[in-house]
Amino acid sequence: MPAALHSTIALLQSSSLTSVVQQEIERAILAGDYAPGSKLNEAALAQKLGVSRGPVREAFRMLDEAGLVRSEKNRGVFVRAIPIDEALEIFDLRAAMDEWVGKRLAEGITPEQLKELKALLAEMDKAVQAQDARRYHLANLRFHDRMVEMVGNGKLTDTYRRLTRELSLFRRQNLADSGSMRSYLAEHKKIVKAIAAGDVAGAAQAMLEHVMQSKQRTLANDVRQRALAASAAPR
Amino acid sequence: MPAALHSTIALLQSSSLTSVVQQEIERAILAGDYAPGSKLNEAALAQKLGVSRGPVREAFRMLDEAGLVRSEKNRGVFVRAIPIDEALEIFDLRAAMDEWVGKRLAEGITPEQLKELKALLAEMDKAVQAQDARRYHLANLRFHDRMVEMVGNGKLTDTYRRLTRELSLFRRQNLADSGSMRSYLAEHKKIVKAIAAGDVAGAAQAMLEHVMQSKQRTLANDVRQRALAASAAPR
DNA sequence: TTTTTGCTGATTGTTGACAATTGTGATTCA
DNA sequence: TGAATCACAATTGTCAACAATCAGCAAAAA
Repeated sequence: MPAALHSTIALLQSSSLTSVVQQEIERAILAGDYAPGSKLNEAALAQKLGVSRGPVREAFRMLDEAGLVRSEKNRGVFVRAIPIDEALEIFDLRAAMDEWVGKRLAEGITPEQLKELKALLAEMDKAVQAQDARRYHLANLRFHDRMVEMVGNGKLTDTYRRLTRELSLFRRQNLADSGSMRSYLAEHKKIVKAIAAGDVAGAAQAMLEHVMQSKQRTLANDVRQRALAASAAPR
Repeated sequence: MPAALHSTIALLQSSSLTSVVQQEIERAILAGDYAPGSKLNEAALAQKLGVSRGPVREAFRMLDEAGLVRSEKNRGVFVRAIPIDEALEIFDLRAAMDEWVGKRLAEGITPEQLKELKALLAEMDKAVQAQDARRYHLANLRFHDRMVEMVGNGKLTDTYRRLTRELSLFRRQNLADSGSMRSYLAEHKKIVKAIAAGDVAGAAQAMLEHVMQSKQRTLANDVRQRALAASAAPR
């Protein structure tokens, strides 16, 4: 059987309208098409996607449970806006997980996996040299996601991704400037180095510091943006 | 305004049929009314709850996303059966979280919180002496849940509870026998002692060991039950 | 002017009906 | 006998209509 046909069949079998709608809305939200806090209109979305309101409502329930939207009875659903407090909580939780990831990888990473991480390092290096923040951002996400995956614990992977998705709803993280990119890259290299050396404590420590660094930068950024907004629109 | 009226209004405002149905099905699943793997019939459930199929379907989507049921297109939804591998994964992930919880509590638990944990220890002690496994089980759940809550990280609490809920779908964990209860209790006391002493490393270690102990017992139990089932129903 | 009351359009909540798919058992054919 | 095929009942997927609720605005009252 041709692979294309096989995948087509699999697609048709798995995809109800609800799941397609759910994926599309999720994509749109994560792409920033709908700003955090904005309202999602059932009928309008249904019409736009060419389906009735039923599947849209079911998709809304899934997205609600996933934490991407919040639903108010008789008022509608809104794209969730993650407040700074919650974002910081997520960073702390991720730090605990990443610390564990560092330990586990330092204990038993395979040569192939190590090679892959180094390739991702190289990709980030190129992005930094090209001053391409977008490219760096994507490679960075891949880097962390792959490390988590490499631990081989599916529940960890699910949980981590869930948190990452939610965090991406925290006001459009401005992409890192050139300086940040460089320091992050150095931290990444330190992580991989410790893992490669089998330095369990060192890898854990490097991971922890890296996440905490991100947290601090996010916080500082938020304070700065708040101040900016306050001065731009004084009451 | 009377408090009773106020809460009634709040209830009516928050509870759509979907959310009521969702909570009821979740309750029933966790209570074991529907065995893992069993099929949930949309129409039957709707009739039983006195609503139409719409809200039931929406509740299904929520429960699916929460990991309590799995949904197969055109075939229906089934109560999720957590395989042993996944249960073990959850234990590992929880271990990493609990380790963190131990650290954080050892760093900054308040006297009131410590008192509360000791009260829960006393309750478990009583349950052990009364040989009341059910009572012990409940106190045990409360003990761990409260410790997680005390860290003060809402995302951690959500994530932890989510994992605990899923784990409760792993074939009806036979309640601990008297021997297990005693050793668990000793471990709990060790945890609280380290936390009270502000021994960060010790609390983390005690938490880790405790979860790993639970994991090992669960695994051993599973192997035993499998062997039993295999001998009882040879092909 | 300020507040309150009563409409009105828009939107969500819920339902019942219809279409599509699956599983099952009878039936046919090799 | 056994495998393949075909109808039929049961169940899920989807839709459109109806009911309930809400937000905004205009008119009336204070």
